[in-house]
Amino acid sequence: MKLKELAKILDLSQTTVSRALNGYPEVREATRKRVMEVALAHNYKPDTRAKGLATGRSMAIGHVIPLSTQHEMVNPVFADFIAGAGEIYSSNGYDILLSVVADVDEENAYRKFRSSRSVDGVIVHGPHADDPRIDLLKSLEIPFVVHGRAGENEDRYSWVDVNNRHSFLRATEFLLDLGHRKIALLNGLESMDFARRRREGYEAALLARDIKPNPISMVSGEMTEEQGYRNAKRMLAESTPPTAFLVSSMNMTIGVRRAIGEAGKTLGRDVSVVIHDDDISYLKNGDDIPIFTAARSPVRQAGRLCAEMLLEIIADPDQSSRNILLESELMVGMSTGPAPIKG
Amino acid sequence: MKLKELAKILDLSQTTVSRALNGYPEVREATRKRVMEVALAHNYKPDTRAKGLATGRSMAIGHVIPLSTQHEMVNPVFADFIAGAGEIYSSNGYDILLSVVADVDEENAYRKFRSSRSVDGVIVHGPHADDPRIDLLKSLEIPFVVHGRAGENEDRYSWVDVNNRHSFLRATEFLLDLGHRKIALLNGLESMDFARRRREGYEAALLARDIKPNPISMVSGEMTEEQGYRNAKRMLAESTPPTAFLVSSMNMTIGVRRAIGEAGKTLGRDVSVVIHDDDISYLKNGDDIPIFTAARSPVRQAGRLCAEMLLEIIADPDQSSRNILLESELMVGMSTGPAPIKG
DNA sequence: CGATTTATCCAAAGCGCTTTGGATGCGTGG
DNA sequence: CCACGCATCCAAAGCGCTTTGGATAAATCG
Repeated sequence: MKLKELAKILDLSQTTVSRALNGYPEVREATRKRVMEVALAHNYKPDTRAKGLATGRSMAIGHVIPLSTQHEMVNPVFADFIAGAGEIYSSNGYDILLSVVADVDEENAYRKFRSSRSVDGVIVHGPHADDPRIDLLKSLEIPFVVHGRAGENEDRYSWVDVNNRHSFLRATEFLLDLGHRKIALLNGLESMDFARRRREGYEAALLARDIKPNPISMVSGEMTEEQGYRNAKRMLAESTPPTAFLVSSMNMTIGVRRAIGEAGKTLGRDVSVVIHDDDISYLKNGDDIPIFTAARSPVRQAGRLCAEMLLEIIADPDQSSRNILLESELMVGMSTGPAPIKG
Repeated sequence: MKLKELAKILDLSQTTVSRALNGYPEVREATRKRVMEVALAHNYKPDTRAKGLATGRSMAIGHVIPLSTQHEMVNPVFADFIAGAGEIYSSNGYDILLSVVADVDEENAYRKFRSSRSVDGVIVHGPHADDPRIDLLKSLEIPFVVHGRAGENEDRYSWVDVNNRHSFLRATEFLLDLGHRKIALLNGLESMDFARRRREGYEAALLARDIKPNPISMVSGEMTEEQGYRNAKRMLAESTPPTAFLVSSMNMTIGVRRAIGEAGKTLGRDVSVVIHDDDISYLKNGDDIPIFTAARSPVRQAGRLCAEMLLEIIADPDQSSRNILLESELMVGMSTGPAPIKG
């Protein structure tokens, strides 16, 4: 069913039918009603491409998934973020255009979005410190929102981020208040903006209590179960092992728990663990009471906020850059307790 | 840069430029070369929508993500599947069009794909037994490939699936050979096709050794850490607890490990565990030697195969339905050992 | 009551591409 | 030498929609 046929059935011009369907005022209410009904009855949906061609909008948002050739890991928060953003998109008639590319080709993907005019805006995932994508997108004049921040100059672009610094500062203070003095940090890659901020929060909390951060107790790397296991195992084998761990992801934490178990120690008694929990749907931190004490920040909600912000920017591209800083919620679970008294 | 401008620069007609770029023979090689170079220099990329309108193809594959309103979990294998499929898509010039919808609206999403002509084909995820989407897509005449199977009538449509029945049959035999007699099954929702097949394999292996499957040792439900934990905990508390678990997902398995640890038992000695491992990038089953003995079947590879098959079907829609049945690989890890001698 | 609005509708011109149906000039076999 | 095939290129007609610039009749105004 195409517009022309529909117009013929209704004995109206394409113009009028189009206007009726798109809510323009130059059409009688009775006519509009009739058009709507017949359109529904024939399951008429405008051809996306033709509509896009005529309006200049594609009604699609671009998301780029870079595939690292080395560690070839897909960002685990991606699915939930997309789910959140997708809710907003679909209720506004937008779709998601996914481009899976080798990480070295990521910039090309944005250029292609631009020159082939296939999206109305993009979301930038996993920003690094001083991420080059931001300048690129600005020069391409594609509306965009960053999930996270990219180093300084935060007012030059729009973003939605968690207050990672404060989140880890508070988590560290929580452990300090419990009497822990040797607190290990298992963090993400230092090149990632969020990891740097988390470390700063952690260090600031320690320094405020006159504790010098110990490089041996700080690791940054890929956030996998394996990495969590290895690093925790190594640290627990030290002569004076940490009594607490601050862990940047649920994934890593699972490895930490494995290491603690193998070391014959009990989680929450011998060793305390506080984690950053992105609240991913398939790796819940317990159903009712949290297994791990966690600084929780739902990534799905972040997806919604990013999507809303982006759609507003697309609707009015001239507004100045906007941003939202979310605070994580500290949820006390069963993985933390007072520092053990030294034997 | 649009075709018209490019043609003007080259002092050629749009026709010739278009033909040169699309590899048609009616253009001199020297001319083609010149066109290519100038196009590259000006970073010309055809407008997706205009090209789609003119050719009738959208160069996009539709994937629908249903969001269950109840348990609101995103399919954890989705990200890796997409990554695999995306590799194939992008090397063939295709993009992914993602539609995130409430699960009750899923059929509508396909209808919209059809009537708005926004995709050239779709992949069906997570098929149930007798999934209604298959008849729908057939009636809509959208090329599609199913990741998995939907009950019987397997030759009526194209699919890529793992031999779940054989996989679980073999895994069960493996445990039986180790002397285990009470083997629990922690499975996915029975409404899912894969879960039904796995159970059948498990039961067949038991029956072949004259062991009657015990309903108390069989659970089907959501495959979350929490479910794995709860069910394993409950079973381990029975008077004659199972000595082995057969678990349908890595997620659940993490919960099972937690339960085993809390019960004061040792994995691989007191309790054996064999899992189905989709080989998801962010939940690796150990780096070198597997933590869990597993029937392994890389979902990313399945994504690649589905994508290749779909693109072939799109290129030649008249061919009969095709299918690929993958065998999982049994990888013996540290989570299995001989059945403990009864005290 | 004639002149203006106002409400309602339409024909036709794009949007940027592909593709059909010629043109044009050249080499060639009879 | 001429008709014919071949290689190379072009003008123009779509693809299915939106939108501009009227047209027409009814309603309003002075």
